[in-house]
Amino acid sequence: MHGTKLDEIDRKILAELQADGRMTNVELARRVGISAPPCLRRVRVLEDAGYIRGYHAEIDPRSLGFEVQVFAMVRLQSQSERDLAAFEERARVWPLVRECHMLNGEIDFILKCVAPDLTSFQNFLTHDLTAAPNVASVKTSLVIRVAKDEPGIPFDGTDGRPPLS
Amino acid sequence: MHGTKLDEIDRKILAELQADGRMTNVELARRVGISAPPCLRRVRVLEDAGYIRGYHAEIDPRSLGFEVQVFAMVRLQSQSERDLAAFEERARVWPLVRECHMLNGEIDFILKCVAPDLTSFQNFLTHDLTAAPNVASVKTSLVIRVAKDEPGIPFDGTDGRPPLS
DNA sequence: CTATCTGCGCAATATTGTTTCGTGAGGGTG
DNA sequence: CACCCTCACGAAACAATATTGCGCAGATAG
Repeated sequence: MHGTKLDEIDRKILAELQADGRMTNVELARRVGISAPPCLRRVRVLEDAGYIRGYHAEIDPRSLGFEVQVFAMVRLQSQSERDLAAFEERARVWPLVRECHMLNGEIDFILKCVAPDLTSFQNFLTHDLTAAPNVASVKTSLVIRVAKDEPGIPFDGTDGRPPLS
Repeated sequence: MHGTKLDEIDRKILAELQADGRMTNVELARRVGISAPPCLRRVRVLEDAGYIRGYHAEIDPRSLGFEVQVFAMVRLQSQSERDLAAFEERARVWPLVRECHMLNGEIDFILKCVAPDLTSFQNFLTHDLTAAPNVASVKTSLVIRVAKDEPGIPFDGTDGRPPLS
């Protein structure tokens, strides 16, 4: 997956596609300064090599009735690999849980959740999350507002310096 | 933006595009059960109405040399709107900060950060984040591994019940 | 019953994606 | 220095898709 190194053009391609994943190949080629065929070839290579994991439409949660976003900090009673994996498997299945990250430190997992309203989240919290086996404690924090939401990589590496890969 | 209600086909379109944002329109039309032209028209409406905020390639951070993901829990000294906004503006500019959510409770902000390695994150942490005005305390947690990472909306609403919008 | 509105599907055209092929620029070797 | 090998690019041809315009059917109201 790291067999082929990336040149400047490849990085530009990734940056452009991260910003606009539906850009046409001709437009992409124009922006990165090469013609369409080699540009498409590079994109295919980047996809096959795993640099590009997929393409997704960004949906506005609120417009679809999901007014509530919550971060849930979860501590478990046992941190054995078996129990960690069991909790992760549960998290994967819960629809309201969109992200599940295992952390170091006091907190074992942080979950990003969405819900139509507070009531349905509370139901999930009490009936599913805190009731799950091995869960020691859950601290939740409502998202008041989102100041920045740009998952991915800083290509404008003003500080996040360009990689060595 | 909520003027037009969504029918079952619209929701299917959103679900499909969230799963694969580069699906061709004919494929999308086939999956949702209508012909291509009206399908494309619906997509345009959904885009213009703000249901679809954009399309993005999902880039693998590690393949580009960003080996470290960190959640930073930030508390401020002052929670006046002026000071909150000032901090948010800073967070928007820091390249390593990919998400910045304002929370209720003890923690004022949670930041999702990426970095090439621990050293560069520590530099950011000590030189930028904790050194920023009005920052009272910062607790950081390294991401050990990611069990689920599907930002967006649960369309398989097994529990996150279909919306009312 | 008729008029109107809305959304679909069909067909034609413009645009784009994809493959094929020939060329030229490095890089290593005799 | 000449040779060859590899690799990536670009031009052209072809296939697929996106996009537009038009006619038609079902729903609703008058």
